[in-house]
Amino acid sequence: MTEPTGTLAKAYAPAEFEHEIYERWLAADVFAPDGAGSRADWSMPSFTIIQPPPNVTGSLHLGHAQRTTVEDLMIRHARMTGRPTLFLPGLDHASIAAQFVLDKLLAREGESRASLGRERYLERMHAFVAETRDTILTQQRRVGGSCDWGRLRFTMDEVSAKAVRESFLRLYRMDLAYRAEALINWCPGCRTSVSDLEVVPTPETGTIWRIRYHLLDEATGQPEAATVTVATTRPETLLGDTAVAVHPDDRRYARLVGRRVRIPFVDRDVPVIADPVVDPAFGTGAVKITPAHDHDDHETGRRHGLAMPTVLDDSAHVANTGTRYDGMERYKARSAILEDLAAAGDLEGEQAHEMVIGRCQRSSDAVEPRLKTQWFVRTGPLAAAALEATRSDRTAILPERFVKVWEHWMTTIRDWNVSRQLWWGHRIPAWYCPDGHATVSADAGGPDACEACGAPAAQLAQDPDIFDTWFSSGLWPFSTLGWPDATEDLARFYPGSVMETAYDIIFFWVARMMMLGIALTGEVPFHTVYLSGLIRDPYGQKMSKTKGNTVDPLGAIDEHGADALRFAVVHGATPGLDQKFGMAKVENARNFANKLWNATRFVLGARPASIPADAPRRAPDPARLGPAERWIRSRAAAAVAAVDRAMADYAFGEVTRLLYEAIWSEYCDWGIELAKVRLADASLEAADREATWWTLVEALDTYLRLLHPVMPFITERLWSALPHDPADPELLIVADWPRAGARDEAAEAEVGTLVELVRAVRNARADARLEPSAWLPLDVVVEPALAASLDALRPAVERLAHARPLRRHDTRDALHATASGLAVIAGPAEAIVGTGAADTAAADADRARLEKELADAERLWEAAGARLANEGFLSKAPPAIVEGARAREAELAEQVARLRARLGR
RNA sequence: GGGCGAUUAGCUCAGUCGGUUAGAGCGCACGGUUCACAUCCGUGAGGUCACUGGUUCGAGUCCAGUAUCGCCCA
Repeated sequence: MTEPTGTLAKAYAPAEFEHEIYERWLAADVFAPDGAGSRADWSMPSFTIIQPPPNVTGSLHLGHAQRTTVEDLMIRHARMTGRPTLFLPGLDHASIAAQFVLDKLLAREGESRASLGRERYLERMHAFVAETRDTILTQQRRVGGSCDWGRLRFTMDEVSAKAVRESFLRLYRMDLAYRAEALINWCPGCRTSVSDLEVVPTPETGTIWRIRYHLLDEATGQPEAATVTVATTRPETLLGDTAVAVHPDDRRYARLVGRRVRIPFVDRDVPVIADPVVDPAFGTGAVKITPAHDHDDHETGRRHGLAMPTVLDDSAHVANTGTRYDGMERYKARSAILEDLAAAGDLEGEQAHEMVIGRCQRSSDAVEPRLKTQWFVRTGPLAAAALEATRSDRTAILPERFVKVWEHWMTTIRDWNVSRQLWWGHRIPAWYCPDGHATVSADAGGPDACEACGAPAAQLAQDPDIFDTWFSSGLWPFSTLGWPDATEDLARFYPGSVMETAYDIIFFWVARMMMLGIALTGEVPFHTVYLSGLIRDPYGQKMSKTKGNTVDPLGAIDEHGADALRFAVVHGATPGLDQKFGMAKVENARNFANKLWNATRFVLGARPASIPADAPRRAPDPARLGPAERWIRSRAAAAVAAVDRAMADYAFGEVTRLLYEAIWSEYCDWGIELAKVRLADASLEAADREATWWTLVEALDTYLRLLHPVMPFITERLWSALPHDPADPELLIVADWPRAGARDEAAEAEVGTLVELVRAVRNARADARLEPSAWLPLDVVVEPALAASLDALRPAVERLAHARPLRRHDTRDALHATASGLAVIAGPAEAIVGTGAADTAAADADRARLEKELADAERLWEAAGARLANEGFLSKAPPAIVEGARAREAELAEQVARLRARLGR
């Protein structure tokens, strides 16, 4: 579908066409690999990206925009190469985050989770999510994500729910899931357990209190006056103490080990034990042991067979101690206990102490270690398999340095606590009979009877807990494709190709997907993990709404277009490294888009009259190509090869830099400018002008294809206005990726020299402050090999150098005999800009410039000479390098000689 | 405490396998309404490649150490 030139507005205005282009893609059904408009070649290997699903209640931030762009550019590239390409979008229910959002909303209405109850709360959540879910999907469309919307998945879909139940049953049967009482991280604010990863160690200044525990008389069992002073940062937990511990080598306490002490308030008698875990340098060297409320103490308690009374409830209030502190919040209880200890004379003192407190990533509450019966996934065998997969290179992690991080984490991983005491999520498919036997079932309705004792379904109660969100995320690479059913999609698109995500969630996403993928499907879930960096504000700060330093992607799109935003986020990105981001980058990208827009307008408008507007595209006639046309084609071929290489290396920033340079600095600055003259030259045969035009069209077509993955909208729009080959599809998105043509070294060298000559002339004119608009004669002598090119491009060189007439001489003597003025030396070309002898100011400036050039050339010449004088260089450097150095030296010698001659030396 | 990364022009960043004169954008200075583009064009200034040492014929690039900043883990 070729559109007439006139439909291209004078200035690039993305808002006017981006939406329409997206609609056109949707209508053509080109996103789905098996869509009506797909041109996938099913004999080729498929390319799959399952998008890491964003939070269903969230909205687009710059990080999303960048990730979607990177994923989409890989997808678009793969699609253009003809591979069956699947970009599967999704949404994550994000249980804890979503509950956080909804709870706030409810609070404003005077409601709460508790006031609604589970059923009504979940109804409300479903309604809420139905409202928010389209926000981020629509936003991703605006960024240009070419996702297969027909395959959109939500982690709370039945398809996903089934995968969750089935996977858990299988893990349970494989003894990879188990239920146990263990110390877990409990967030009193969120009222749920959280995983180790969600606990943020936070350095804080706390207090060490020294508390006296009275020793018991060994004979009577009654407290005596003698005490042992324990040091603690958490006095309130003494209600749950079941021992005092000292280091076995600590002489100060050796005689006390084996004695008993009385815990105040609860009047519990506990032993003094020796355990090497105690740090004699901490406080007094004696510590209290609270096995149910501290990780280290818990380990100690297990080693010594201590009782483990729980003294804090779900909301971190003291409970079940039978003391007056029951019902007090933990910090209130702390104050009360300290007061009472002081009153009894048992508080010896306190000191400030720098410590690390684990805080909930979500609510910032201090996380409370608690004993709880929960479900766990046994990570040992899973992690071993995941490690093996990366070590054997079945899955590559990019950039490679993250492999080390990955290995460290995978080798130190602890069992994964998957129970969450939340409501929004997948309910754990375990049912308990009155005797406490657990039955796991993949049947949504639950088991018919208890597996262990046969208790009927009616007597079974389902576990009230739900799964950690990351459990369903871990299944995402295959649950989205229909697993556990053996679907066609699973066969065609699993394992996936690339998992793209920011490096900060390598453990959340990647690790869980790898572990569960391998365990449940027997295959790695993807072959490559590509880790992006984070986007920061222009000062390197993390962007956050509270800081007010966010860049709103939609605002940027409104202002400058989705293509500009895409280009900007890719342009500044190096894999795995953070980038500072400011709107200036988007503006620059928009300027680039505007440049491309106008270049296309020019090309379309420069169509020779002999070519009909609706002519199908054809290759330029090789017999009619001049040096400029050959140069344009060769440079386009070079760009294809370079972009291919960068794409293969996942160097997407490099792709944008290459194209920026190729399109702006080569094609526009020189290609089009050189072509202009020939296109306007009425003295040429029509066939020559046609060949030039077809050359411009061909190169532009190539650049649009290469740029499409990064800037899909503008390239699609412009491409639709170009003449098409009848073999091409209607839409660029499904057009063929270019193949690198042959380079034309001669043309590149010849035109390269002429470009240098033009630059040198401009430089000389500017330095001499000549009237810019004046047309001055230019006398040139070039080496013989260049003569034909110069003759062919004479009018173009005249125009670009703004010098006329251009006279070519055969020898330097002839040049100097005829001309006088500014001296110009550009590689194998030498020229004089005719200013006339009268302009002394110009002559002075010219002399100064030549002196500087000579000084530079002499310095380089000397360096080149010294290099060649080095015996080691000649004997050890590769011959090609030595050869190059010789040529370089000769060139510099020639240049120095010319400059000296011009300066009369 | 362990690990990783960064340090290149005023700012933001590239720099491939070690190999010719270290590049770009923005900013800056000067000049420009030549019929694609002022969201533009031309010219220019601006660098001890953090520091020290080493390997090498040759180091921004490789190695060791140091400094500063940042991140991850414990």
